[in-house]
Amino acid sequence: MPASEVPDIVIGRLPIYLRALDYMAQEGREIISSRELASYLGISSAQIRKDLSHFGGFGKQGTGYHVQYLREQLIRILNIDREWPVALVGVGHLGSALANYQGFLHRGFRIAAIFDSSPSKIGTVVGGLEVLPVERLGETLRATGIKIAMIAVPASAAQEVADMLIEAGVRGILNYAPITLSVPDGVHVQYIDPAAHLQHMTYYLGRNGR
Amino acid sequence: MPASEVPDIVIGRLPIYLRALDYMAQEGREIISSRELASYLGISSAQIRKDLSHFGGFGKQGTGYHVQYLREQLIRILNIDREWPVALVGVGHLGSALANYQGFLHRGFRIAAIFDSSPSKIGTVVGGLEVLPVERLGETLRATGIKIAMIAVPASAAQEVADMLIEAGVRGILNYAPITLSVPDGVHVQYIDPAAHLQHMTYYLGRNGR
DNA sequence: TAGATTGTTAATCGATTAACAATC
DNA sequence: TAGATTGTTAATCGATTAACAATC
Repeated sequence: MPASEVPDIVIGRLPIYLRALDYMAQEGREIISSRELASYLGISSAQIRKDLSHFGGFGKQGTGYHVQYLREQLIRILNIDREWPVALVGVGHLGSALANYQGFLHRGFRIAAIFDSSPSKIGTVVGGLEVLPVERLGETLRATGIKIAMIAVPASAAQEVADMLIEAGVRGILNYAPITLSVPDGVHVQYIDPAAHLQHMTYYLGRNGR
Repeated sequence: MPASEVPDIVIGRLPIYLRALDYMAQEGREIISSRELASYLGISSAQIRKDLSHFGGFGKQGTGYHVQYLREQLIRILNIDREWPVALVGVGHLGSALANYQGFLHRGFRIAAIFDSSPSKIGTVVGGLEVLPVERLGETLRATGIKIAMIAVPASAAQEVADMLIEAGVRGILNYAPITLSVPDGVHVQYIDPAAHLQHMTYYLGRNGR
C-alpha cells in the first residue's frame, strides 16, 4: 500500500490539479508543462512534479504532460473513475442549493438520497428526489451502500446526524455545520465554513479594510 | 507590524479556535485549558499555545484560558470587532442560499448588496435585498465601501466578475466557482469547492468504499 | 503550599524548493 | 542534434511537538 505514505496535504492538492486540467482540456490544450500549470495555480512547478511523482511518472521530458492522460490518472488515483452516490441531510436553503447543484455530476458524485426531520419538508421533491424522514436514514443508506454524506443541518443537530450516518456505514462526511464533529477512526470529515474563510481574509484587510 | 510575520497557516486556524470558543461559551464554559480545546478540535495542545503566543499571553498558568476573554481577543485580532458589509454576485440556487444564510451575522459579516446579470432575477428581492444588475456593481461598491465579495456565478463568468470586483475596490474574495482566479497582489482569495473535498475523501475510501 | 497549566525554547519532523542528470 | 522539461535528490525552509521553567 504505497498510497498510505503519501502526505495528506498532497492528496488535498490533487483535486485542484484535476480541476485545472479540466479547465485546460476545455480550453483545447493537449499538452501542458508543470511550469505553466504552476503559473496558473500560483504555486511552484517543483511542487507539482514532486506531488505527481508520488504516484508515478506521468510526463515526458522535454515536453510536459498530456492533459487528458494526466486527467485520467488523477481520476483513477482519487477513485472517481466511478460515480459515488451521496446522501444529503438537511433541506434548508443550503441543502436545497446542494440538491440542485449540477457541478457534482461530472466530478464523480450524485446525490442519491435526501433526508430532513421537518414534516413540512418530508415528502416534497427537491432536486428530483423525494425528501425522506431521517428515521429512514439507516435503512436507506444500508440498502443503497452509500458511503458519503453531506450534512446541511443546524449546528445543534449536526453531531447527532453524524452519529446516525456513521452508524449507517458512512465513511466520509462533508460537514456544512459550523461545528467540529467527533468521529471514530476511519471516518473522514471535511469542513465547509465560509464565515471562517471570510475571517481569515479580514485578518489581512485590517480593521478598516485598508 | 508583528502581524505580517505570523504564518498564514496559523491565521487560518484562528477562526476555528474562535468557533470552538463560541461553542464552549454557549455550553456555559467559563474556563478552558489548551488540552481540552485541543482534544475537542483533534489537534495538539502545544499547537494551540504556540499559535496564540504569536499574539500574546492570553491564559493563566495553572488555570487555562478565560473563554470570553480569549474570544474577545481573537475577534479583535481577526478584525471582526466590527461588521463587514459583503457583496454577493450570482443569485442561483447557491447565491440564494447564501443570501438567506443567517450564520454570517454573528460572525462579523452582513450581505449588503446582491448582483446578477439575468433580467429574470434583477429587481427581485432575495434575503431582504433587491437584486441589482451587475452593471451597477462598480458604483454601488465604491459608494458603500464594500471590500469583501462572494462569487456564486458559473465558472465561465467568475474571472470576469472578479476583475470587476477588484476594479471596484474589493480586497477579499470568497470564490464558489470551481476555477482558480487570477488576481493582483494585495487581493485575497479563498476557495469553496465541495467537490474537491469529496474527491479528497474518496482517495481514502478506496475504489469500492472499502 | 501543592498542583496544574501556560508560554517558550529547543529538537524533531515534514514539506517545499533548488538544482541537475536523465531523456524525450 | 539542440532545446526543453521531467523526475529525483539533496538542501533549505518552516511547522509541529516535546519538554520544562515560570507562575498562577
